[in-house]
Amino acid sequence: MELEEELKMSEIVDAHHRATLNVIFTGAWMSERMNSYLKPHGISEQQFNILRILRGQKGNALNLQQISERMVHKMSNTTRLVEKLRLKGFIDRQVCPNNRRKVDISILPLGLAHLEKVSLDVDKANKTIESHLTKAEATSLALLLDKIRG
Amino acid sequence: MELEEELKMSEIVDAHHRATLNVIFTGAWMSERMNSYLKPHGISEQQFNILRILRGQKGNALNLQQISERMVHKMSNTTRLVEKLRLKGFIDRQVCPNNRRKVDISILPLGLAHLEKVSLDVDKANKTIESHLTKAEATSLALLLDKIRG
DNA sequence: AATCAACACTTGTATATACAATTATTAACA
DNA sequence: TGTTAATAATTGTATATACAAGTGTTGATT
Repeated sequence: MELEEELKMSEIVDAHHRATLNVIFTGAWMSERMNSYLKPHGISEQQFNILRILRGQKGNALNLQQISERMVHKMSNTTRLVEKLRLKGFIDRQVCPNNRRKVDISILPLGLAHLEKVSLDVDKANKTIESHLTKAEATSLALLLDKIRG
Repeated sequence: MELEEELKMSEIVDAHHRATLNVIFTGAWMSERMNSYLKPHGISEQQFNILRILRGQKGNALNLQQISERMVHKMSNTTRLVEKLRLKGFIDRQVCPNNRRKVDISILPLGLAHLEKVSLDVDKANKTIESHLTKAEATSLALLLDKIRG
């Protein structure tokens, strides 16, 4: 649906301004969808994100700073998000022996299993959304988004 | 910058998945930029959004529900956001005399003046960002985003 | 007219982000 | 070696979203 219609906008805006608003709006729209699919599984989008980041390390640990760098919201509080995942038994948290300022985080089998279960639903949801774009369009969209960030 | 590089991603994802992640990431990136430009002016992105929505009504009032419908986050708490704007003297809040369940909100001269002052900075920021895309690219991006929402 | 449902908004709670201040540990170096 | 600076994480506070429950008002039905 057109952005103007969706937000009942009355003011006319130029192409660049429209793109900016649309990026913000569609990002939030997508994020809300993602969260709604994750909610029944008891984790938030950012917690899911952390689990995915850790899985990508194939068993190796990452410290909090390295996790933060890989997240959508760099300023979010990784300490507290990680603590929630730890309480659920999804990750392990060990003070780094070489440098006791650092904390090594790694995903546990329970976390991997949960991630796999959740991913099934998320993938299903993504497929529905993405059926609106051809592969070429998806590629083109990603390119334009990379470009807008400079 | 490429998304993979920006998030230090190691896993390879398909074009559709990449587009989805990129929409969420770039939306958050843009939103954070917007907020950083607004912060010195003492308002948040969503408060700014409400002021713009009200200005678009050219003097007419909107009730809370109508404002909510026009916002990026429909489930956000418009009552509390509006109250903050009222405390700053930017908007007027009147219980609707025809239907006392409704509350009419309209922008005050102080709000209009503030919006104008803030807009100068926001526009400047937008111009910098948007200089990365041609007008045709911006149009194409907005179209793809409309399409992804179905 | 009295009752009940729908409506519009408000309030409470959990979660999350942004940012600043603080703590603990390590590195630098005079 | 002792002091200071830098680093990594934690904690505190303000703000915002999501969602559910609650309040007051109006409309509908009998």
